[in-house]
Amino acid sequence: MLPSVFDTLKERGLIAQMTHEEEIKKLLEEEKVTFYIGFDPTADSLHVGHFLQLMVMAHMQRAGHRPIAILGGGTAMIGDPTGKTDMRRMMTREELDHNVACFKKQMSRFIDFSEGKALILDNADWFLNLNYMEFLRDIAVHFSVNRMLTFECFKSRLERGLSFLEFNYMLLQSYDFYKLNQEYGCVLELGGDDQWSNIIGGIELIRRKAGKQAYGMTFTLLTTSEGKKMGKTEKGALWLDPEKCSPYDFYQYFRNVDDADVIRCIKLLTFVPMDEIHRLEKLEGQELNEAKRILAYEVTKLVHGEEEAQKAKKTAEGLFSGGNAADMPSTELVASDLAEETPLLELMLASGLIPSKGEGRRLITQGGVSVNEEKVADPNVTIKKEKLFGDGIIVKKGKKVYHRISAK
RNA sequence: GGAGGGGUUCCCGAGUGGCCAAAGGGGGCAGACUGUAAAUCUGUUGUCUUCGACUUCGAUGGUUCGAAUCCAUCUCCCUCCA
Repeated sequence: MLPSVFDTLKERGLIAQMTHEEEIKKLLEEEKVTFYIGFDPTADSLHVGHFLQLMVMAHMQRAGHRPIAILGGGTAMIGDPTGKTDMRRMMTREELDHNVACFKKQMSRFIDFSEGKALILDNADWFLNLNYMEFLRDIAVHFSVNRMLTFECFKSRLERGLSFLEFNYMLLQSYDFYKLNQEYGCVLELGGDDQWSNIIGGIELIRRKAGKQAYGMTFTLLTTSEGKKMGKTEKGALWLDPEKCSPYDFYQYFRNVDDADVIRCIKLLTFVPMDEIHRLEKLEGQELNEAKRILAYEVTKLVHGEEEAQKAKKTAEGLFSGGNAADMPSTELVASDLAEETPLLELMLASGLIPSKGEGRRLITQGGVSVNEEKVADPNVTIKKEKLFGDGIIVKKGKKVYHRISAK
């Protein structure tokens, strides 16, 4: 008998709502189900939010179900108005194609797309050549504007303004589901909890047009205990692309989550078995750091691979226990470009530790900068060129940001 | 197309001729306290060669000794009418 993925998802707190609890449970336990999740390629890398969705997909695939990942190359041309207060910037076809390619590459890391196991499709394939008249007659007839206006996702926008363009998003997503239902026998749509109304739209469309029953299930959004979206960093989102967010930074992000969020994150973002989680759940106070280490390591391992996770872990341990580690964020400057003595501020600026010298000055004045574990008091200190050769110097900003600066 | 309202620093939002690099809040960053947590308190938050200088208040031009503030044109957004 297959392990019940339904129970797994539930136990881990991934599920938020579903359309037919009993039927879905039964379906998942008895049949090989084809299901889908949509991703709008609005950036050139996936972020943790997507990762959560991929986890659900992975859980499902492990249990023998067949995932379809829909890349919204077509729908993203419209932009989902859900949860947005303003209209999204319109993206060009080229941007979207590029993003779709990036998404595909990253996803194949988590989901096995070998034949028959999973599919990855771009809805641009059917949307770009859609005939407006036909669409209106075949699909749009089934939607009631009166009903749509009552949906929560549009309510907030009614006050601020909602364009007809965006109003159509729901129809398009519904059409996706219908299309997949017809052509691939897809009977279940999953998505973040904010997708609820869009999913319902698809289910109704399938019922009306094909007379078939389809199901929907949403899962928890990745939020902090305070309800704020997680995965925000000063650079925007917490990207999965190592170029946009280094494995070390990625590791540190999770190493530093709030106490209140650790267990939740482990459940949602790792495959750590429930027994282990129950043990970690009992930890209190300082002991919770163990849970954080596990969380950070496991998530990093899933996203960047075991080797990178090890490296990130070792670096972090080295830095926070001894103040030294071979592998930390670093910048190497070209020696010939440097004078005999270079102001520390210049070096910090070059390494990206500070965005401006004013910021650096303030940091130093407030006692927030150390060089080789020695606090810097004077904003105008200079560093001799020879100190930068070999291992260079370790600049510490605040309590947690380490950066090696060297010259060659 | 007509009538009105509006675009202020990361965000929200005050500011209607000099006291404005611009109140207040949020967020960010740092310090203290800690557990690489939270809460709290404190400082800080345009750039630079930090004495001081320079650039910012949708864009461009103008009035003025002096403009975020007044005028003109343009542009974008919102509301109401068609």
